[in-house]
Amino acid sequence: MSTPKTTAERLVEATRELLWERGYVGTSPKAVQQAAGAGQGSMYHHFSGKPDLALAAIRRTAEEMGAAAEAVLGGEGSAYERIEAYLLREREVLRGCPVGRLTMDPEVIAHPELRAPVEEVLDRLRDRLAEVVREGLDSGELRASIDPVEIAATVVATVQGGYVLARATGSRAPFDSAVRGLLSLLATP
Amino acid sequence: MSTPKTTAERLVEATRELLWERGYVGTSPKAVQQAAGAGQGSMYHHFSGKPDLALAAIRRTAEEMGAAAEAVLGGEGSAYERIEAYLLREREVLRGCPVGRLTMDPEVIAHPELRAPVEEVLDRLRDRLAEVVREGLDSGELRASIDPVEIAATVVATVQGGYVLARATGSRAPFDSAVRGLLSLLATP
DNA sequence: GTCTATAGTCGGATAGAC
DNA sequence: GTCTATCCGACTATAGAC
Repeated sequence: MSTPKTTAERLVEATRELLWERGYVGTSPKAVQQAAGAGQGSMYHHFSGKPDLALAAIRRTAEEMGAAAEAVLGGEGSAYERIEAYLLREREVLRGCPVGRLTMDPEVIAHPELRAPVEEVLDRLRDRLAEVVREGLDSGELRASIDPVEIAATVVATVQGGYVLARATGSRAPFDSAVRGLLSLLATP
Repeated sequence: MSTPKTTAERLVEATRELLWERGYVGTSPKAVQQAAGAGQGSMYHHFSGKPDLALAAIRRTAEEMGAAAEAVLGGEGSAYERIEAYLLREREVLRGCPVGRLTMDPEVIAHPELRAPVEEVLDRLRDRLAEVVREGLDSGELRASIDPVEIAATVVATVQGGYVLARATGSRAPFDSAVRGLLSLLATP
């Protein structure tokens, strides 16, 4: 039932994988072409160049991340349960975050068009988490001494930093530790 | 009173700066030479190549980070105060963490010698923070429902993830939010 | 120790044929 | 749309003179 993928599709998917693994600086058009099984001419027919290709890839990756987060945060359960579900959601921890990773790339940060999707999706995620925390505050589920905006930032930062620790050690253990530590702090009444 | 810097010194310092800004993949020997004011021959006289140079730079950067952390965590004050001091310590937030940044570099992760200093310093930092949390538990300063190892991971992850958020938005605000959020969770009795 | 010369490969793209 | 040819600079060295 799946439509056979177009060349443009394959190029974007290949770019997404390579950006995730090697970043913008470490990803060459030639590597993308090989991974996608497309020739030079083909690539430059569909995209104006590396930045154009990267933009399409980054946009799609950001979109997917936003949708995955919303699926959990907009789901069933109490505020705490939804935050917990977000934190415990399945992740390929050792590969790092395909979006967060881009923030360490100097070229992405230097070019506003490339950075925009990254900034937007992370901002939206924090906003959405702050809403959920606010709900928890209103219902008395979370203690009143915390600030929704701050806690939202702490939650996202814990996840992003968890990736860093996991990759440093080559094991997902510190990611899981960091998340459990945060949950224990949030759970305390 | 400062000894004039040797060429080898200048090469290592230049490499440290470039690794911080552009990562291993994005840093070329030529760029290092220019930043250090050294010629090709000179660089290859002192170092066997890019990996050798990077190793020296990474080791020194990790060492400095370890020392800076210990200065704060081994200082005066209660357990909470020292954790707070660690979290609030001055940082060039928008530049990211010179050590954590390396975990997103595929070449660093792929080469055990390059990854080792990164892993070691982050492991030691977590161990040291866990000790401090344990002290706070023993003294009753922190609540008994938390696990020192987990909280240590949460603290380091919050910092590392804070850098990601700050770079994504181009502002240190989310870093500060994340840290304050974590402190508010830790402070609650 | 430092310099210049040389070399092979890759990066990022353009041109034009099919 | 896709292919091949071509281009020029950058990357990562090695060689040998000074």
